Order: sequence, then C-alpha cells, then structure tokens
Amino acid sequence: MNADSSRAENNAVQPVKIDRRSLHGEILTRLRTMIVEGDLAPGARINEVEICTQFGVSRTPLREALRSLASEGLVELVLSRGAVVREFSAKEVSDAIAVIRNLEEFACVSACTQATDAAIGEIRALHDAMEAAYEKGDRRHYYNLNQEIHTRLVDLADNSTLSQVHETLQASMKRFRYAGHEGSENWARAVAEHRGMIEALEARDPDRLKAVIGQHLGAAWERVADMFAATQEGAKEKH
Amino acid sequence: MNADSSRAENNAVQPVKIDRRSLHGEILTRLRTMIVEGDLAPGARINEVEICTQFGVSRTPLREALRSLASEGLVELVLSRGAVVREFSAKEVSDAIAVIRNLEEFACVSACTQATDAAIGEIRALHDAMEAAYEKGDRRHYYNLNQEIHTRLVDLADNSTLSQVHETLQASMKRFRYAGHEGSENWARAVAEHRGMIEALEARDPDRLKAVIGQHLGAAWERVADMFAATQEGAKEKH
DNA sequence: GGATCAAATTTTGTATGCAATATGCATTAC
DNA sequence: GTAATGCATATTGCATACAAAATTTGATCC
Repeated sequence: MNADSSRAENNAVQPVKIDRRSLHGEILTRLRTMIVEGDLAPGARINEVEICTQFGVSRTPLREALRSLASEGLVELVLSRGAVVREFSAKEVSDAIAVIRNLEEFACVSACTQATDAAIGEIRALHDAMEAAYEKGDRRHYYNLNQEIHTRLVDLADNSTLSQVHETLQASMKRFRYAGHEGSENWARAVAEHRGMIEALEARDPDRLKAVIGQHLGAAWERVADMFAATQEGAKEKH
Repeated sequence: MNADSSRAENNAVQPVKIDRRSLHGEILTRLRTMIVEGDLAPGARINEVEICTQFGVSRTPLREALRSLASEGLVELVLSRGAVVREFSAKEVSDAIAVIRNLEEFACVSACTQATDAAIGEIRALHDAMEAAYEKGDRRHYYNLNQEIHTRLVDLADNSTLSQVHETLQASMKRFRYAGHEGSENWARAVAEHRGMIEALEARDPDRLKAVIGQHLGAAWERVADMFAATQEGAKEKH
C-alpha cells in the first residue's frame, strides 16, 4: 500500500515520535467510551478491582481516571462507596441539551464569518459520508459522523473554551442522542435537519444556521422526551 | 414545628457533623483556591512531595485532586513531568470570557421569567453588601460577593448543567476578574454596571438584563486586555 | 417465616514502595 | 570559555500494602 511509502517519507522528514501515553489517560478514554456507549449502565456501581483485572492495571491509575470522569460529570463519587455511573433525570438531559444548543448557536456567528472554505468543505464531506452511512443503515458510523460534524462546526468558531465545554457536554449526552434516533421517521427527520445545517453553513448565513440548529436540537430533545416518558411507564409497571 | 427546634438543638448538641469528607476532595478545594487566588503562579510546576508535606497527606489523594484540576482546566499534566499551573494566553482569556458572557446572557431569559421575588431579593441583598464593601475599599470581600452575584444570577435559570459549567469557567477566570478591577475608575465603572444589572433583574426585563451583562463582560475583557498588553511590554523589556 | 445483630468478607481510602524518567551537575573534549 | 557526555539526584507513574468503612452472611431469637 501507499501507507508504507508515505510512512517512509514521513520518517525521513519527521522522525516518528514514540507514543508515550499515561495509563490513567488510556483508562480514562476507555472508561468514558464504556459509559457513553452504555456498556456500563447508569446507576451501576463501579467495582474498582473488577475493572482493574479487566484492564490489567492497578487501582491507582484507575482511581485517577475516575476522578476525571467525576469532574466531567459522567460518574458520581460517593464517600466510602466509590464511583457510580451517573444517572440523568429527564430535566437534567433537557437542561444539558439546552446548554449545548446555546453553545452551538453561539458558535454559528463566528463560524459563518471566519471559517475558511476548506474547513467548511471538510464538514460537507463528513455530512455526505454521514448521509451515505444513513442510506446503508450503518448506525454506528452515522452516529460518530453526526457527533463529529457538530464538534467541527463548533470548532469553526475558533474558541478553545467553547470547543472544550461543548465536547464534554456532547459526550455526556451521547447516550441520549443515540436514543433520539430510534424509529425510521425520527432518523429521517434528523438527517433532513442536518442537510439544512450544512446548506446554511455553506451559505454562511448565521441567522439561518442558528435557526436550523435550534430546531434540530429542540427536536432532539423532543425525541428524547418521548423515550423518557416510555421509560417511566416501564418503571411504573415494575411498581 | 418540632423538626426545626430539634434541628437547632442537634446543632448545639452535635456541633460538628463528623467529618465525612474525603481527603482528595479537601485537597482539591484547597488547591483550586490556591491556584485561582494566585498563590501558585501560572506556569509553575507543582511538586507533589512539597505540597504533600505542606498539607500533611500522602501523594495518592493529592494526585487524584490534580487529575480533577486538570479536567477543570486549571492545571496541565505533562507526562513524567507532573502538573503545571495552567497559563492562559490573552486569546484564551478572551475566549473564556466570551463563553461566560454567552452563558450568562442565556440565563437572563429564564431568570427574568421564572425567578421568585425572594431569590431576586437575595441577590439585591448581596449587591448592597457588595456596594458597601466597595465603599469601604474591601477588595477581597467585594470580589467574593461579585462572584457570588454572578453565580446566583445564573442559578436563577434553574439549569444545573448551566450552573455547573458557568461555575467552573468563572473559577478559572477569577484571577483575571481581579486584575480587571485595578484602578479606581475601572472599579467604579464595574460597580455602576452591576447596579444596572440588579435593576434590570428587578424589573424582570430580560433584554435589558442581557444588554447590561453583555456590556459588563465586554468591558471586563477590555480591562483585562489592557493588563495583558502591559504584561507583554514587561516581557519585551526583559528581552 | 421474618427480624435482628454481630462476625466475616468485600471494598474503598490512604500510605508507602519501587522502577522508570527527568533534571542538575560535574567532567571532559574541543 | 562552551558544548557534549556521563553520573548522581530528584520526581514522577504505577503497584502494592494496610486500615477503615460498608456490605454480606449467618446465627439467633421472636
């Protein structure tokens, strides 16, 4: 493959840096993914030794990663009882989505005025890839591209604080985004909204972009609200 | 009711709720204060054993606290080189203040529509106390009340995510807020702006409140920008 | 059968120990 | 005098050890 030759070229120009990642950083990433993707159920207690043996590390770096996750709001720390995967109430999800929406709307203005054509082109490419994933019914790929598009859009505003806060919140809400796309008509609508987004961005029309994004995330919450309502009925039945 | 009196009695009889705080939580709070108030200089490396002996604890809970601070953005972790107090460039401060401003403007609408009179009254009381501190020239007290007012204003929106993100960002920028009030005319202007804020809030006029807050935080950045410019000249002289 | 309570077990929180990496310093070569 | 090299020290990252707290178990009583 080409990869080899290009790697060789890179070697000549820029000698390969040795990957030096810390264990707690690695664990942090893996745990975050596990929580966000639902491998660890909300409300579940995290048993340290269990995860440790699973990951093949000691408790020290794991605990360090758990503190970071607590700061991110993905787990709660209870004294003498360890870490618990955070549960979100309907209101908490609604509130978080409202903040995400506000941040994305805020990003619109700078994005439309100061983004380069190249950067917008990249997002368009991601969007097209996402539509392709939708056509194929490849949910996982679709979700990742969807998330990436929102991240990139915010990045266009060139505000590191904004990007970072948005990224953290988006990650903590990923679970619910997934849920909000259940049902083919919901999914179709979400794709259509996204198409409107990319078009408004290409037109560099901040007001239109704001409106589309606002609608998109407003609708996202409604879809999730339905899910919460359904879940609560299930809970009632249990009672 | 009995509950009240017995609670009061309990307070007398059981003065101290047995300290059930974790060490790392305690350390986290103390370190955060030290960084935010400038006891630890930006760019300074944090020597673990030094802080440990100072606090009388072992390295484990300290390191856990450092991970949390890293997630909050107050320190940076460099592999094999430990934690460094985060330095903010002028752009980073500007960006962060812009996000804070956006969040506070977002809070205005809900605050004006759904806050109770009592809650607004409490903020008015804080404001009056802050003005008193200003008259007395009590900077420390003034700053704390100032910060508290912004926190409470955001809390009025009753959005826990919003409150939490705002609190974290505000804390990380506290240092610069302090700096922005240097010079008596700057200080006086800031107080006047705050007076406009509380009046708009009492009038429950979201648009006016938004405008005043926007102006207040816009001005805050300008004051800080001056400081950064001055600092850079100092740096140039060193060169 | 169910409730109660104490011992046994598990799990967490903190301290300490050890190996790997970084830093500072002296020595050498030029 | 300066740059480069090797060695001693300091500091970090992770693993382990141990004490305190929580949870489970099971024996006892009603």
